Amino acid sequence: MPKGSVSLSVIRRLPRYHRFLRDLLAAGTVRISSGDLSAKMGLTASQIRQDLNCFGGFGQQGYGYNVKDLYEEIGRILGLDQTHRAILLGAGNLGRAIALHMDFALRGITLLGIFDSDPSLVGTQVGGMPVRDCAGLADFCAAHRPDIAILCIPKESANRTAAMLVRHGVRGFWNFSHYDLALDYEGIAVENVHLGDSLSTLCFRLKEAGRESESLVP
Amino acid sequence: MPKGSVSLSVIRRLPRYHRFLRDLLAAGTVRISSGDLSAKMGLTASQIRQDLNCFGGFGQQGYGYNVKDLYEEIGRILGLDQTHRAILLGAGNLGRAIALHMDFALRGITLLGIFDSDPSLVGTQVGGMPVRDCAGLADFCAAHRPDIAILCIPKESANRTAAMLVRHGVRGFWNFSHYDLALDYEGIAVENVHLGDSLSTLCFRLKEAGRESESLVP
DNA sequence: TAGATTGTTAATCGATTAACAATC
DNA sequence: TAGATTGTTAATCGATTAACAATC
Repeated sequence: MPKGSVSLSVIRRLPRYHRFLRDLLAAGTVRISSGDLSAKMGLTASQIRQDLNCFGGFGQQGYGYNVKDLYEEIGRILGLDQTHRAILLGAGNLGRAIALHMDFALRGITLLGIFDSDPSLVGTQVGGMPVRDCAGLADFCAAHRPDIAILCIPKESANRTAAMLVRHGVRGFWNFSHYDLALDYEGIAVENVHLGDSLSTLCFRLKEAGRESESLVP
Repeated sequence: MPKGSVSLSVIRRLPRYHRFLRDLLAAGTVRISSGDLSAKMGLTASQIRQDLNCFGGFGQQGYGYNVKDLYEEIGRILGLDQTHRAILLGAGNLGRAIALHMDFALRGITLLGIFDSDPSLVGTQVGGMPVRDCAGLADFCAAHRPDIAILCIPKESANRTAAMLVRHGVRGFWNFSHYDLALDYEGIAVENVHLGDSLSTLCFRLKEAGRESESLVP
């Protein structure tokens, strides 16, 4: 279905389309035009049509797009219909927040296990799942073959742990450690999440917003 | 110092520069060239020089950049030297993770208070700070005048709560609710964090990475 | 059918890269 | 000084927007 290779800019917009379409679907909306959707999302109708047409013609002239069909189509493009097996490393507050509140099922992901090296956390329950000792991680991987690892661990151990997991067949990393996980593995997908960078960006925009309103009201 | 208006693409790279420079500084590195930094960060030397020169010439021909100076300079550009007063709404696992592990001091941010509407959380301690009842939020804002609000609350209440906070002078929102906080306030900075979108992107890239390695090993 | 809206091409705009003279 | 590396301009590349014919 994909016509050649699609730019990262387009890909990064797909989850947002998917989310808005899910809300529309939940609200009972049957059809939507690129114009109406663009107004809701704060972008241009042209961009939406251009983005969607990277993958095929999902709309109908004079009608627009069927919300349910488009939602499912984008889900397939994102690979949310594929099943994945994930492990979570780090059962601190962030790890627990993710284990409890992330909608894994929506993305075909099953959380197989949660690991921590802190003895005071090992054995506790998170969402009905026991926190296991990191010492058993290699054996667990050999037995259950997870393909996604969620890293909520300190930056010091991130690189080493990731390398070990790659050897055990993990091919996708969702990385929350304060470290840009190396791009030097072939065929491995890494999504680095840097909450600190996001907060710094907010500080910048706050400064800019202040500057603007000053010049407006001098 | 900024020469005209700087594009969002550049801004979004600044926190990452800042982070890498902080690591270099911690490692005792005194100077670095755009070439060396670009190799570390996985981008081009041209881009680094171009980005930095949006704000001024911080380097020296034949020498490179002084790590400490550049680090501090970028911190100032990002407005991390300015002081801010923040409140955190939602004391669930995510809220607690942020309260405990986010380096607010690095960005001049003081966390003034934590709020939740769940009676079982109100009165508990998070990092030595009591969780307060949301009922007292308006009064607290009037008394302490926070300028940043961190939203770790359900999507249903995000919009309403944000509107109330804007009336109380909050000008920056770090929003973790599964909702794109409306862009319709003038002079208000919003940073929407969608962890779900990030995970969906990982699923997509995992699919693509699989496709590649299949074609490599047919 | 007439009106609406897509799919798609062409035009514009912006961002990245390359190149090199300036200069430390 | 000679070598290195910046600051900056010009060239390239890619992404967004505009326009409109196709068509439901």
